[in-house]
Amino acid sequence: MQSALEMQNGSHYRDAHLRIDFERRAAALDSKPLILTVKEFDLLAFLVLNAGMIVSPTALLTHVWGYSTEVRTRTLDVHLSRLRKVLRPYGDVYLERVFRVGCRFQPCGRELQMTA
Amino acid sequence: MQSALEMQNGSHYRDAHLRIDFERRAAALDSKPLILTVKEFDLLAFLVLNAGMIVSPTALLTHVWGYSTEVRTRTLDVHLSRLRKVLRPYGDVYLERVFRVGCRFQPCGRELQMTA
DNA sequence: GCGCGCTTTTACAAGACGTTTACATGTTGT
DNA sequence: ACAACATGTAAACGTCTTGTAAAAGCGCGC
Repeated sequence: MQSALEMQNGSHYRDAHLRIDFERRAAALDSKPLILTVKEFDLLAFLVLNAGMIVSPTALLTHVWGYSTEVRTRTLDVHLSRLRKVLRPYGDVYLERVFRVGCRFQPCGRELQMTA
Repeated sequence: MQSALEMQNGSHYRDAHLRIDFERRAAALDSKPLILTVKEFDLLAFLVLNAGMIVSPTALLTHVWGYSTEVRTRTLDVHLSRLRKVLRPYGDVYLERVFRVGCRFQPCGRELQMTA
């Protein structure tokens, strides 16, 4: 079953620590491959593709999980926590939580342009 | 009846342990000829020709078996297990399974160029 | 400082997925 | 006709993912 997130072909992300290949669904931190589950990757990808913007929990649950609005769950929170763990020691830097508003992916250091 | 996989003529594969002659449909592990069934060879050949790339079960069932998509079967899994057995003791190294994503052939040691 | 609600983290359970073995059936060779 | 082989499938079991509960920490308004 295809994940809720639909990716553009052949795109990459890279900054000081993190590299993501959206097509191959691969990521690396400081050149070390990250082992991500399907959901973890989808969540990370969505946040990175909206880098710098605060995304609401509702938007995340809708786009990444395919949930309808008005679903009360801590699923997203748990996954954000897992992702922070995977992205240690930069987890707290990359994944910034804004109280009662949402979450934002904060690029680290020198960010290169997304390339196609 | 020709298998679903159509092979290029006269090509070879070779790495530290494995040699494959796609034209003669022959393979050897550490210089010892492998006894492969038609299906086993087709599966191995397809994976080797896509070496390094994760191939989805759907792609494998479509290309190697000629099945349409949406076929629910454990046929592929059983064949991967058989192939791993044939490729012992390197089976687990060559045939890497990525959970919920697919399978990848991982070349072993020094890999020579595929030759035509 | 307190109360309330939000967030983080961990542990657990359930379901999905993957591996392996055994069996059944069809095919092929003698 | 029979034996051997190939291959699909079921079933048992192991592994992994993911949703959720719960405990604890934190933010904010009063």
